[in-house]
Amino acid sequence: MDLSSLPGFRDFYPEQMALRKHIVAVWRSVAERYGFVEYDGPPLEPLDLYVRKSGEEIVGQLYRFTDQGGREVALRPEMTPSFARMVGARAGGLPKPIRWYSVPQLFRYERPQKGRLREHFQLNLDIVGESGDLADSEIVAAAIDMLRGFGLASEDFVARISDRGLVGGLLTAHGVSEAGLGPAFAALDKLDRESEDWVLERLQAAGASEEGARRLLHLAELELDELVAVAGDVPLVREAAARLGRVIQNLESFGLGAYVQFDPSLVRGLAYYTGTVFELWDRRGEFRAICGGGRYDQLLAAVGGPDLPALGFGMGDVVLGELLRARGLVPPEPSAIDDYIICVEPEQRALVLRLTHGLRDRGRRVAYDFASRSVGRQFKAANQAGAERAIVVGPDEAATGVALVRTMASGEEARLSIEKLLEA
RNA sequence: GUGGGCGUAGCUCAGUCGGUUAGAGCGCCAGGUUGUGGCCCUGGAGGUCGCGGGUUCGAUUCCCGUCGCUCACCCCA
Repeated sequence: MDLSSLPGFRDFYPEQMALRKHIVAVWRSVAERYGFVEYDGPPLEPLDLYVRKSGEEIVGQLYRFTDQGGREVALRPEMTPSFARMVGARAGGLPKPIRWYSVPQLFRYERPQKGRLREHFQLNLDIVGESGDLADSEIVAAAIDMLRGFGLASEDFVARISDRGLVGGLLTAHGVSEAGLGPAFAALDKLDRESEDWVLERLQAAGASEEGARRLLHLAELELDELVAVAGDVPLVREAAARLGRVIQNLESFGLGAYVQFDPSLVRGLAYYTGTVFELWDRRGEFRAICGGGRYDQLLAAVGGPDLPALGFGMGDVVLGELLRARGLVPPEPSAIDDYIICVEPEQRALVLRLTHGLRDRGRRVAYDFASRSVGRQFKAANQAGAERAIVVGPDEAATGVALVRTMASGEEARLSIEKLLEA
């Protein structure tokens, strides 16, 4: 029988667990600095919760099964439906805007590859009930500050930002039909992966003329002000551009301008975004997107939640972990103990246990040798455990009540009363 | 779901043009005596050579299958 872990699932040995704890700790710290509160939902949900939102074709990518009660269930592949339900149940009574975050473990049934497993932890941070542009900048700023919290700077990553309304307005102005908007967004999203001809073809299939499609590709390379100069006579474009301009201006006021870059070719593949969209990318381009999000004003109502504007982002631990590793930003593993008590002879065992437990009661992390090995071996064990101090208890110490305390890093030794050690 | 690469010790790998008991470094454990770690020396444990089948006197080595890992595609919540 094969008892190894399932494909795409990870064993977290202490070394990996330390990195995971670090990542989650930074996420929580920054989220709470922004005034967000943490929530969580069930990892297992009714299958329908996801089918209703995304359609039947998504079912193949779900971890799903029938439980012993005959219920069709799925391991959660994303947090938004659960979030919508929870917010919906209490939205009426909550002061707006709602600022909630979560760090769920999510699952998908897909072939694992770089930066993509069948299981991962993903920070979800959302604001509900606010349609103003300050909420958009708040969300993007939080995402940027997450990466800053890991020690990454503006030369390491960039926040590419755009607006669905802006791009949608341009597409419409160039002949793309209402129904063609989704496919056209998806085509633009692939500009960096597919050939220009491929994208041109798709844009024309969505309703644009050949000339219109070419013009759109050209527009996708412009700066925001250039774009307004060229296409500002389209009301939708003018409004969305002005709003996006304010969002970017807010980020500059935060002092985060160096991290932000307008990118009209960024649209994100997902159909439900309605306004601001953004992604965080490694500047060297070695990894897939580190984080993505945006405004989804109609989604909550569409999945059975409240009819409230909302926006947020997700950031997974896999790509982020790879990036931190590659940049040498994984903090060293902290030592597990403070004091190692060395027992010289079996006669001192009881005193060693009393000292050990007394120090533990005071909050010290304490270990000692289970076997009666030589003092040299015990020092070696203290060293391996990364102990700050080794405390020797032998016949002399037992007789005088004064222990020998050796500071491992420096080798300095001092004699301290055992009673004193247990007080302080 | 499709295609490429790779599976030898806990880790990183060597090796075998088919041939006795499959190796190294690191790590781990134990010694280097009677109360002092890091360095050093000595010794030890640890491998169904991913698994199954085939060819052969003989397979870790060659062939087929399979599973796993990995990278890319598809897709991306």
